[in-house]
Formats: sequence, C-alpha cells, structure tokens
Amino acid sequence: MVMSGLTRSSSVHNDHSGHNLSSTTTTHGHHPDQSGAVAVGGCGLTPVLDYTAEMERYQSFANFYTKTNVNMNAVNSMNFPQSAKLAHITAPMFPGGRLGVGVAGVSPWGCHDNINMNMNVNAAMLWGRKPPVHQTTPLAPPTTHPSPSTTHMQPHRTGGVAGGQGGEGKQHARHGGHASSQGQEMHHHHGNNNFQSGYAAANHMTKQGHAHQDMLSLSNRSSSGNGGGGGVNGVNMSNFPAGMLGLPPGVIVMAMGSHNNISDSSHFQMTTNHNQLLSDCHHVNQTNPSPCSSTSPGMTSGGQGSGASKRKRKRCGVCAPCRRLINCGVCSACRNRKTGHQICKFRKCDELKKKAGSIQLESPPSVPSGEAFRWFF
DNA sequence: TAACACGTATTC
DNA sequence: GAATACGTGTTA
Repeated sequence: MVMSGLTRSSSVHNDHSGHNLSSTTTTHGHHPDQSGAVAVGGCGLTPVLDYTAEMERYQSFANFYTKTNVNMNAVNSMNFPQSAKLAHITAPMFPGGRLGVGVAGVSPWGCHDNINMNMNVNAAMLWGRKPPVHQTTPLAPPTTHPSPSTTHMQPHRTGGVAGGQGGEGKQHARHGGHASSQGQEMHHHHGNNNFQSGYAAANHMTKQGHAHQDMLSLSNRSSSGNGGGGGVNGVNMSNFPAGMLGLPPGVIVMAMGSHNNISDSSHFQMTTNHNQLLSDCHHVNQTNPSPCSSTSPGMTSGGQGSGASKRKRKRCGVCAPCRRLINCGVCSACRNRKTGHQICKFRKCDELKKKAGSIQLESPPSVPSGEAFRWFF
C-alpha cells in the first residue's frame, strides 16, 4: 500500500529538452520528448511539480516507516525526491570501488523502465559529500569510457546516456548537502537537471555497469542486514576470479566464506574494467584492521588506546540505509544536523548500528543458490 | 534503552 | 576551516 502511493507520479517528465510540463497527467508515450533517443530514454525526470503534496506524502510515510519495520529496500526504492534535503551530485557511495549503487527498485516517478532508472535517475540522485576514498585504485577517467567494457553495458542502456548535462557535480559534492531547510533548493536542482552531472554519470556508467539494482537491493534481504544486500546470497564466488566469469565491470561479486585472501568482513567485490576484483577496502577487517588505503591513526576518542582496533568504522555502503541517498529531513538527526553530528537515521549504516566488534559473517544464505545464479546468467 | 549531546576523525 | 559522520557518555 505504501508503494502504490509512491508510484503515482507516473508521468513526471524530464526537462532535458527544455519542456517544463505543468501537468502530471501526461503520458510518456505522447510527449514529444520521448520521440528521440533522448539521453534519459523513456523515463523522464522532471521536477516533482506538486512538491508540497509529495512532501506530505513522504512525511506520512516517514511516520509510518518510523513505526514499522518496513523493508528498507522498499524504502530505498523511493529515493524520496521530496526530501527536504538537497540531493547533490556526488561520487558513488559504494565502498571500495565507489560504485554508484542503483537504489531504486521502483521509480518514485512511476517510471517502469528500471534500466533507465538505474542509469539515469539513480546516478543523478547520488548526493552528499563525496565519499571517502578508501583505495588507491584510480577511477577510470571519463576519457576511458568508450572502452569495450563500457560498450558491453550498452544493452542495458536503453536511451543512451544523458551526457553533457552536468559538469558541476563535483562542486555540488563538495558542498555536500545541508540537511534541512533546503527543500526548495533541491527542487530547483532537480528541475534543472543538475542532478545529472556528466562527471557523476560518467563514473557511474563505468563503474556501475551491470550492477543492476536487482543485484544490489532486490534480493530477499531481510532487515537483519548482515550485508546480505548483494543479491547473490548463496553463491560462493570466493574462488572465482571475476575474469573467469567474464563479468563486466561493475558487477558485484559476493564472496562467501573466509577462506580467501579477501577481507572476509565484506563479501562484496566489484569487477573493474579489466575484470579484476576490487577487494572491498571499505571495511576494517577484524583480523586485519588495516584498510587498504587508510593511513589514519587509531582512533583516540574513548581513550582505549588500542590503536587500530578503535578506528572509526565506515559505512558498509551496501546495506539498505547506506544505499539510501537522501536524508529524510525529518528525523532527529536531520533536524539537529548542526548539533547532532549524526547521519540521517534512515541512512545510518546497518553495520554501524551493530555494536563495534560484533561484526560477523553472514548468516546462512536464505536464497537458494539457483536463485542467486540468476543474477549472473 | 533510545535519544541526545559532544568530541573527534575524516574529507574536501 | 567547514561539513559530515562515527563513537561514546549522558539523559530521559
């Protein structure tokens, strides 16, 4: 029932072409914007016109969500464009590979083309400050995009890439998002397609690739988290070089078990353009507390003095809250942004909610392996 | 026990 | 230096 209410804006249009529609009842197929191979394909993103209504709807949902244990995937699938938080462009939030994780399972704008949503909307919705760089593996520069690996993604990119729309993504990322009181600004940005920076989109195109949302969020991931958001539960890929699988760049490989050389606190790896596995450097392994690139000293607060064991943990980047991109703007953390120093409650990493040191391996997979393999074949 | 407040690490 | 966010002590 929640979702039905959240997908009602089924005909919001993109204003890439300069059309600013005043009605939300227009159908996609009849709008002239849809005729061409416009960047955003058949799924337009336009400002949510009825912003007030959207906000009310969201707040009511937020209340509901607060009182119920709603599957975070469902929550994530909405993105809450009506959030009071300005959604700035930022680099992907995915750990290690900085993958721009597709978030939406269902477009808040009712777009049924989830592929387009992945490649455009989600990329565009990335926001906030730039995530920390946890590895030294450089991102492929935009100029490397027309690579065979990139073209491999083409079948998933109906409508092509909305190129040349942005360019200011980095500036936005730098300014991060001021939690509340910027709803209007968000609207403004949305309306001007500033979400879609060429920079961000480019990176997403390269890194996200086949990391379809389904692989990332639509598995039977329970609220218990445990990093099960990979969507490939039950597949032991730990001994599979990504190259052997012929996986395209951006594919998330979930490594089960701990008998590999990869940090077993994270079972996600991502293929690069060269089909190498990017070890998830984001997590601090319990047995090897040294993240790949972190040079920070041990955490000093708390006076534990045990060095690396007290290092600040990072968001896992794969759990539902982490994949949420927009602050709700209504929770206490958002409201007390300045004094609370806390991330939005809805974005608080599941892993960080757990007590430090209680990190454990995934529970036995709940998804049959055959089900898991469907993501790959 | 959850919410809050604050110190502090991290990043830009 | 500002913004963000994690860790932890305090409070309701």
